[in-house]
Amino acid sequence: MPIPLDNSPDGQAARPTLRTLAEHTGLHISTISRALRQAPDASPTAALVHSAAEQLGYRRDPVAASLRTRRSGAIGMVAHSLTDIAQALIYEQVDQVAVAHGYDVLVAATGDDPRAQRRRVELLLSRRVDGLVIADAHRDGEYVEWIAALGVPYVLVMRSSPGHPSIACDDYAGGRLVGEHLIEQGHRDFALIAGPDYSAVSWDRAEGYRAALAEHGISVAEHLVEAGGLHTTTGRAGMERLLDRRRDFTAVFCAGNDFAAFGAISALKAAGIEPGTDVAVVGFNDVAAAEAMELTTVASPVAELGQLAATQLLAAIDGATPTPVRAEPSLIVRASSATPLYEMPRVGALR
Amino acid sequence: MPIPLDNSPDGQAARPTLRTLAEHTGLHISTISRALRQAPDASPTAALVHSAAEQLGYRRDPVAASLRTRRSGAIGMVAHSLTDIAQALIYEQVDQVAVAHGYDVLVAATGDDPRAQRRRVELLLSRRVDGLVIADAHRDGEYVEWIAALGVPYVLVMRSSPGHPSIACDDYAGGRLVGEHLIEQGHRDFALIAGPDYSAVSWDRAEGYRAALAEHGISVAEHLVEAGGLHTTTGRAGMERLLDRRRDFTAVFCAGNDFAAFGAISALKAAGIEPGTDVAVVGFNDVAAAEAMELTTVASPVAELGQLAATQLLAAIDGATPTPVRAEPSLIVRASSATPLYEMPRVGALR
DNA sequence: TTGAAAGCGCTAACAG
DNA sequence: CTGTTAGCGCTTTCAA
Repeated sequence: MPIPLDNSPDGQAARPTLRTLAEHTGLHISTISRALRQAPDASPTAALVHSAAEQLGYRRDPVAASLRTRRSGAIGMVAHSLTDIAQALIYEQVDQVAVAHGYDVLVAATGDDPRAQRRRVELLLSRRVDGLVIADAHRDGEYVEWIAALGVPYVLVMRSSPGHPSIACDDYAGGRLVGEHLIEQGHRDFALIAGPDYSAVSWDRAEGYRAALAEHGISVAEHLVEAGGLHTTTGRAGMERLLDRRRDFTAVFCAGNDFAAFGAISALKAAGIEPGTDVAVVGFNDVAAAEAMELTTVASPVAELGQLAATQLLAAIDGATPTPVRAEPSLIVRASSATPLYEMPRVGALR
Repeated sequence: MPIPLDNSPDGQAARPTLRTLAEHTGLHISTISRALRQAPDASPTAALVHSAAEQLGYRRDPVAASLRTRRSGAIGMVAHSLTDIAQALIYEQVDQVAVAHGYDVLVAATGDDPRAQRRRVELLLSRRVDGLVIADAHRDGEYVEWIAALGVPYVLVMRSSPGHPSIACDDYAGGRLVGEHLIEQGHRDFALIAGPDYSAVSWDRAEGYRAALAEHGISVAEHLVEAGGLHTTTGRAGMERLLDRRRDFTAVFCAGNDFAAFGAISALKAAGIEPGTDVAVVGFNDVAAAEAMELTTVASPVAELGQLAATQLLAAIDGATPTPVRAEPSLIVRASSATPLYEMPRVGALR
């Protein structure tokens, strides 16, 4: 039994406002506003107002409310790219938690470009977000310091920066796992396809990797380190550059992420080198496609990180102090790092 | 030489408003408002106001403006999941075009759940978006009809629905390409791992596939059709169900997307069947990882679709009528569909 | 409890 | 071209 709505001149059903409710109930607009923020069963008036609201299909206008309250009921997330499935996953988790708490999430992607980062954050701010989830922090503190100076609650996720609250994986430990595993598999000649060097995460992973090797008196030769970014294309290019030189390695760690590893694998295959047989390849993140790819990789609890980040940010908005989280990674061994017949001619011997 | 800002009691620098500018220039607030919407060199006043704005670091408050104008300077996009890299790509392209035109983009993901679809669209609407890019349309018209009835400019992308403006790939043609290719490769026994049946797209691909086979008097046996969704996990499950029965097929088309194909490949490998040697597998979309995976697939110009969708929506907001686009797909042949030695024992013969 | 009134920051008539 | 005025829909003092 819906009560007919007022119609504006052009025939569009006008969205009911507080005023509409006031007219229908005979109460004052401010009374309505108050009643609506109470539980429906808080008082007879509240009950009346809520049922009227329901019948008329009233939905509060968050932008009008936020103009007045200076809060928006929204949180902002800035990612480097949603095309990175790990970041997309984080977003979806953040969104889920936020919605469960009555918040909306606005996302923006920056492509890790410092200018875009600032523009996008300002955009979110101008839309009045109550807090920020930052998934594209850089190693040099500038960006994050700027965020902190804004005076808006924030939390970093996936990437960390010293002195700032962050929910991330213990990447150093992850790198160590990779190094130890490859050593155990019998490898002795290691290459590294590094992530972007603005990313503390990739840096830490590489450090862990190097540390594990160092314990066995092994180091990664300088000419066996190449940048590989975070994408298939950049990973592929990195491996191609590696292959252009002497091919004296039997194992490579793609510290950026699994996509970079996919790219590396693709370059290896193109060069007639069989990943997992001729050269071990290890990635990072354990995205869904890694299984089909038979890629050995380090699993970090990405989804949980996203949930935690949202939870902590919401708490921070309510005045709590975020507590940093360092999650434990685990190694997922698949065919791409199968034990090599070490005595076989090394790839490098070909040249 | 920044003029010192007013400081609010707590020491936070107060954001300058039109009033601040009015005080500094001695002009009236409405004059400021107007001048700001003109080019800086439109008049002496405009120049004055713009430079004052710059010095004070003024940024217009879009939420206040939108309260007044009933436009938000934002467009909304609803995706089924940003975890689907194709949808994420579309989002990034839409965002890029929108930003270039002075618009922001708000995204929301619905998981293809009808209730979530409505909730999320209402959310975007309550944030006052000026138009909608819908990337999660369903085959049954309900959702899209509802959108259309809203009276807000909209355009569908990636998925289409008869009678509504959509920017999509010619999926039927894509399915045909797959069928023709596999026939040429010498296959005669075909399976189908279908996409979700709420997706017109997957449906069309399957139809095209079947049509191509039919021209050679071949049809896909009923027991060789399984649902495979849009994710690695669901694709894998689909293939597992297929393998549980008689294995009398040498080629399978995963109509959902490449991820479903990755899942199928993973299931094949787990069963000791070599994709590309024992069974041809073909996907759809040509995501970046497909190359490393050596997956034969159909490339659709996803990025272009995203750009077009944004362009058309922006035009529609300005009163234009969107013109549907049907982009031509192309087949990317890789190792996963290598010519089989057809006379070899068929997989099905094992049982 | 409820009502009256002011105002968030901006834009859009309408006058001057 | 500029200033006056009103008001978008909501919340929040302050009185009654």
